[in-house]
Amino acid sequence: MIVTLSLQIAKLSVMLFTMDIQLKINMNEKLFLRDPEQSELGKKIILHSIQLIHSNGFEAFTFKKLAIDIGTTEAGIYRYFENKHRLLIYLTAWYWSWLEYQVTFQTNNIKDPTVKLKQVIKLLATTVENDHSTLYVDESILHQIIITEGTKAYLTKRVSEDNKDHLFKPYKDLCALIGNMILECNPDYKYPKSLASTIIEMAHFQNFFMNNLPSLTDFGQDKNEEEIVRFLEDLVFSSR
Amino acid sequence: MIVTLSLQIAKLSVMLFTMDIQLKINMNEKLFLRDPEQSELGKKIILHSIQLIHSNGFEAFTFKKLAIDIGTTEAGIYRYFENKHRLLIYLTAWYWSWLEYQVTFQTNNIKDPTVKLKQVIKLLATTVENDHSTLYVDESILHQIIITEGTKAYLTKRVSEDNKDHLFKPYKDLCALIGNMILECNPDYKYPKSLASTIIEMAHFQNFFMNNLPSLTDFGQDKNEEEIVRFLEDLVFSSR
DNA sequence: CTTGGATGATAGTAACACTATCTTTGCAAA
DNA sequence: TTTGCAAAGATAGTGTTACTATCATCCAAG
Repeated sequence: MIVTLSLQIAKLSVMLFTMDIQLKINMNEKLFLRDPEQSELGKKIILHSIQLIHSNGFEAFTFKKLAIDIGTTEAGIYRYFENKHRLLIYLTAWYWSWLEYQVTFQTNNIKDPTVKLKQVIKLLATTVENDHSTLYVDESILHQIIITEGTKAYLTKRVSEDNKDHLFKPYKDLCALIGNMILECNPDYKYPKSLASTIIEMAHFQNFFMNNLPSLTDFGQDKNEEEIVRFLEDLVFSSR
Repeated sequence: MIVTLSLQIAKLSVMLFTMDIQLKINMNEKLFLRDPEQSELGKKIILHSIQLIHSNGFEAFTFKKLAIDIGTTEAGIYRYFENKHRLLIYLTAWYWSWLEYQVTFQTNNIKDPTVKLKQVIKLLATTVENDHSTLYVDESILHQIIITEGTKAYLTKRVSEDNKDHLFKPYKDLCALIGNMILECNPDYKYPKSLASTIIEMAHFQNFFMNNLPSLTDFGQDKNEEEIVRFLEDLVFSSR
């Protein structure tokens, strides 16, 4: 039996099976030339690209290396994605959609807006546990990629065109969702969206700094993500 | 008459002439193969690379294009910089050193730590006026570059090696300086360095979002940098 | 049985990221 | 004045990247 649930949150549907729940994220069709979720090769491209971008870094990652890794040819990859930047946007869009689902799911039924927002901060700043509901995506490695490479998806000359094609919609949706939660905590606060984008980006940047440029942070040698959570909570709550 | 002043802030010296003041920023020698400030060609490389990175974006910027623009050859550029990423690190390091000087200069003699910190936020978030004391660098275009490309200097696989060579020292120095100013405002605050890196990055990100992905911010159509200043002030002061 | 869409195999091109070498120029010490 | 030497110019070449094109194969639906 397959039931498709329509959630409030945009573009997400969940397929429920008797024994096993699988998450299906509907992606904007402009992100790819051929839908990678519709074939084995496509799924391999996603799986292996996450691993290769993580191990090589985005700059040194090439479609040639990906093709060899998968056991196909460059031309085969190009049938799915226009270029590696589009693939990066695809991966980030997938991640933000998945995270929006996590946020919605994990804050469901929490009445107290403060508790809710704290839960969101925890989700943003803490390493994700791989939930196995998405079979061909490794969320914890993807999380690492988003920390290091995520901003490169939009920090380009093409950002306005890409935005017109709604490629950043999942990111903007998540930001709007969190912005509204901030407003629930304090309806008079004047910068909910800017604060939302700030905590989203800083959850990642402070993590990167902690692990690579630690003198830019106040988090000790233990490299504890809990400290990032406390910093962000302080940032959000001691004012509002 | 030439007088060389040694300032507290590291690696900065100011040469004072009778009629004319020139700023000379001492750069880490690992940033280049041959010091671009010591020759006409080197200065042209800096000047034209700022313009070309701004007009093409860093990804589409190449040494070939730069060479043609200047009227020299690719090989000529490679005598000064190992590759375009090193050149980017050079430009960002120069910018952060220059900004640290600005911060030190513009907050000098301000006693009230709150007024001081507000002045810093203004400097971080407001378009710089070209002060002409640095003849071959256009600070306002460089500021635009740092907004869009600045994080790419350190968001790489090589970040730890580059950090060992102290390539990010100017950024870390600025962050430490601002962190100390935050502590002056509230000696008990637990995250001065993280808050400092947050306002530095957010001064740029909110500017980028305002101009390119405005729904991630609360700043209207007028695209006023003053609103970013107010957001950052609120972030820093309503808590501390 | 055939037909079309996905894939595989192979080739090719322009640009990019360098490295090498040889010549010329300009200036400065001997 | 000559010699020397470093910076810059000129040219060439190599391996890789980022694609595009073409043709053969395979497999499943009609």
